[in-house]
Amino acid sequence: MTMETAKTTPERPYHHGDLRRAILSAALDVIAAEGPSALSLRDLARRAGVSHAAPAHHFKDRTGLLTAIAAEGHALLSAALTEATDLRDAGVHYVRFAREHPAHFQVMFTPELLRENDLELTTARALTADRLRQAVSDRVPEPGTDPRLAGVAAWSLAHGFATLLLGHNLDAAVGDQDPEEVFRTLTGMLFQPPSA
Amino acid sequence: MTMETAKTTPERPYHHGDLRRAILSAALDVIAAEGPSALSLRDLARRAGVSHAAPAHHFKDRTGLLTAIAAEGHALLSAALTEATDLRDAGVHYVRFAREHPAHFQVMFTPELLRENDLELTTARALTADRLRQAVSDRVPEPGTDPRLAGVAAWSLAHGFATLLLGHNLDAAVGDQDPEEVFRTLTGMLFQPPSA
DNA sequence: GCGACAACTTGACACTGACAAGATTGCCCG
DNA sequence: CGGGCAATCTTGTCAGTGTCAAGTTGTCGC
Repeated sequence: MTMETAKTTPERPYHHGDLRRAILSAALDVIAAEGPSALSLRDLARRAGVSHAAPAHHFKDRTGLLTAIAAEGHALLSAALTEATDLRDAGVHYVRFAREHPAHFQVMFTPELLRENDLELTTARALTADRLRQAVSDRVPEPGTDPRLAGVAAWSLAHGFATLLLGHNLDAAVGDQDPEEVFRTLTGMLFQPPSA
Repeated sequence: MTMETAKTTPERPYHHGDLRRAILSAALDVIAAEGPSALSLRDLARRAGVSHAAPAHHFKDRTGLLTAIAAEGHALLSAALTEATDLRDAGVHYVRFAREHPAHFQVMFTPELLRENDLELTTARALTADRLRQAVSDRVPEPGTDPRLAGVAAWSLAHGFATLLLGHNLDAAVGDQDPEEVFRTLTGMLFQPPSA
């Protein structure tokens, strides 16, 4: 009795509701606001209204939680890349993903925080790599360019832009323009120079 | 008595020797190996053979220590960029800096870990920005290209390449080649296309 | 030599991640 | 329908951490 469980959502597998999801999204909030180092399992438990050891049951570890976030991020990113029409558009989607899911993005590319041998993570990561390769190979190759190297170039450009953007290092340069639009013109400048 | 202080180095201001430097370099080791989140002030104190609160006297905070590292990193980077002969060479120096000082690099671009209003940091950071702008402006501009945008492009490319490299995301693509050489050919591919 | 100051120590407190052991709940199978 | 059973969650505990406050020691100028 006295269980005012307020089951507004129809889906509610067991005791608490979807605790795993609740902790995940609370974690994403914290990371987006204050970075992964500010993440505390006990704080997440408090926010979800459960005891301090509850999160461990779903994620085992702090590392486990972060690994789950990274895997989810790769799933989201690979899905986004699938929608790209060409290489430049893939870059735009990459930047958009970083802006819409900054916490995922940051965790995905901070290997010290992750369980590198995690199965879910490695498969999700492989899928992303596949989508990237595909986006590069779809592009009509200029004669004499190594496609692998072109892939590294494109990835570096998009990743660097996204990273600097999230770190507020481009605030002055971008101003009030749409970052995606800036990136688009930027790729146009590099990949199809005025002389062509 | 019983003070076997082993003063091999002539410079040794006071009690311990250069404790500040000792803690800094120990911190750099830890960060390079296991990332900033694995950093523990007490562990650093242990390594230096001092009590657990000693580091606080030199850096006040964990944040203070990381801020000092970031400032030092910017000093090193701006010095490296000063030696660059042209824009491409600046990129090469940028990548080299990231490889030779991975701990500095990582901390410099993780704003959540830093005291953003620190004077030493902001001035050091401004110097780096200056060097970057200078490297861009030294380049002969193609007609009709916004120099600011070109700067963002160049920085994004170098930063993305360096970041992905440190995160071991380019291991397969680079193989046993020299990363700096890969970066050089990569910039050649983008900034002066075969059609020119 | 003495006073003041910087460098360091000692002690304490609240917080954290992790582990172990117990309690509770929903579910499945008979 | 009911009894076990496994998944979910709680409680208790431990070592380790950052940070603050107060004391101690060495050093240098006067």
